[in-house]
Amino acid sequence: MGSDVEFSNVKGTRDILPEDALVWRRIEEVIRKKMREYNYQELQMPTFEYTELFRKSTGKDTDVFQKEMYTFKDKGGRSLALKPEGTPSVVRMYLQHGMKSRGVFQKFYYIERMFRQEKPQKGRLREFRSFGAEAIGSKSALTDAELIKSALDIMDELGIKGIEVKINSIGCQKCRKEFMKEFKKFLQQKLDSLCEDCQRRFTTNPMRIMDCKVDKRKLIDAPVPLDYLCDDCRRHFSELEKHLDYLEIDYKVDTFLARGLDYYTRTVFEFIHSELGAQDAVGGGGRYDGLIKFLGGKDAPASGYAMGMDRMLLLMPKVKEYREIDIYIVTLDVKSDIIGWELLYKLRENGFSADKDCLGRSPKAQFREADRQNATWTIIIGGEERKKGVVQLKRMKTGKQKEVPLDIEAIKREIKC
RNA sequence: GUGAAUGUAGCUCAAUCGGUAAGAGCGCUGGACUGUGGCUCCAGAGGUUGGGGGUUCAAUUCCCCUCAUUCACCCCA
Repeated sequence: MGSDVEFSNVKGTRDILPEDALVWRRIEEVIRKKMREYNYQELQMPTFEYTELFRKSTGKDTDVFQKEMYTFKDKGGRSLALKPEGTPSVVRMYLQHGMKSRGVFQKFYYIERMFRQEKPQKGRLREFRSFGAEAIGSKSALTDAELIKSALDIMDELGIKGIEVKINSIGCQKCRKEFMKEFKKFLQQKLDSLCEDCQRRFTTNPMRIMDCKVDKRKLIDAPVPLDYLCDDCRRHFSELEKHLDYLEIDYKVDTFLARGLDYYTRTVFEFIHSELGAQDAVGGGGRYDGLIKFLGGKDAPASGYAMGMDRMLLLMPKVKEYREIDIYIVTLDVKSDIIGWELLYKLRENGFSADKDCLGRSPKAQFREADRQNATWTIIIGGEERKKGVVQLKRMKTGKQKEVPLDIEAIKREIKC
């Protein structure tokens, strides 16, 4: 790096240069377009919340809350946290603004930046972008299926191929209790053979042991939540499968799929892609029927997901995004320069993207600039044109140029045909 | 937080066993073409070799520390 670089971006953050910004804009446009088709409404949330919100909803025993959050005290001594995920804020907004009165069933989406203090690696940043969709008020498996479908639609439209959908059900509070009893019993026998992390999790968050990669083989005959589902949960899960089949979505039931956040109930799902390396989940989500009541609202079922946009970017086919402007004005002397500036602003008022040299560069340099900017047209003004009250209008692709009166309407006419 | 690999120009990469002026391509600026871009040719600018310390007559090269990046663990988006 050059020695004139005194500062660099903070670890785990990403600078987005103009060429990258074009791709990001496209991703956002596709999300907005699809979410409109699915009738989800946009929500924009604050960058930080009271730490307590995440302690309660994300869960105090989760890694996200314990190890990864950026928390700080403000001058009033309040403990605040940069949001590590979107769902808690969505639910908070839903409750705080009495959004229930807008209807029993509502669908939202957001495109936001999230923050987690982890060691960066492929597909894992400290500031990352995610979009998410949340549907509040429906306990139907139809809603879960629609959510999954919407995410797949978006990725499809962005040209992302090879997404694998994994689903599972971890039951409701009631049947999960049953499962946990048996699961713990099973683990108790093998406790000594489990990895260090799992031994710790055994007391803090036993559910997480289910997708431990180290000891997968040891769990091969472990009880799974699916076998302990109550009748309602079982019916719900088979309905989900039915709806997914109907939508022709390819999925795999992964009986060990568990998610790292506390609020999930019943349906959980993940979108996996093998090219992502260790962070192979492009996104994931599930049902969180208990969360709204838990946060002080009236009992309401809900379901949602979050997608890692940075990971989506990694999976998108690399296409060059070209920038181009309509018109670049080239002037050949000082007097023409003044006419050029006047014309430039007229062109812009008329909706053209247009630019002009302001460094007093040579004609050759101005043309080179026009070329670099991918200008469709150049307008050339010099002494001769000035005398005749005309400009030269040159089509860069063909190199052909034509004399046109110095008049915005005349220029517009010429450009249109 | 733990581990491994890698740090040379804006970018991608060279530089023999440690050897004295650190190179190339792309990009950038200018010229050949004094009023016309792309292609070609020519020239120029741009580096405390990530930073600090050590070994040595001599360090881009070897050693230590540090920082950063990448990948993996972990965790998840």
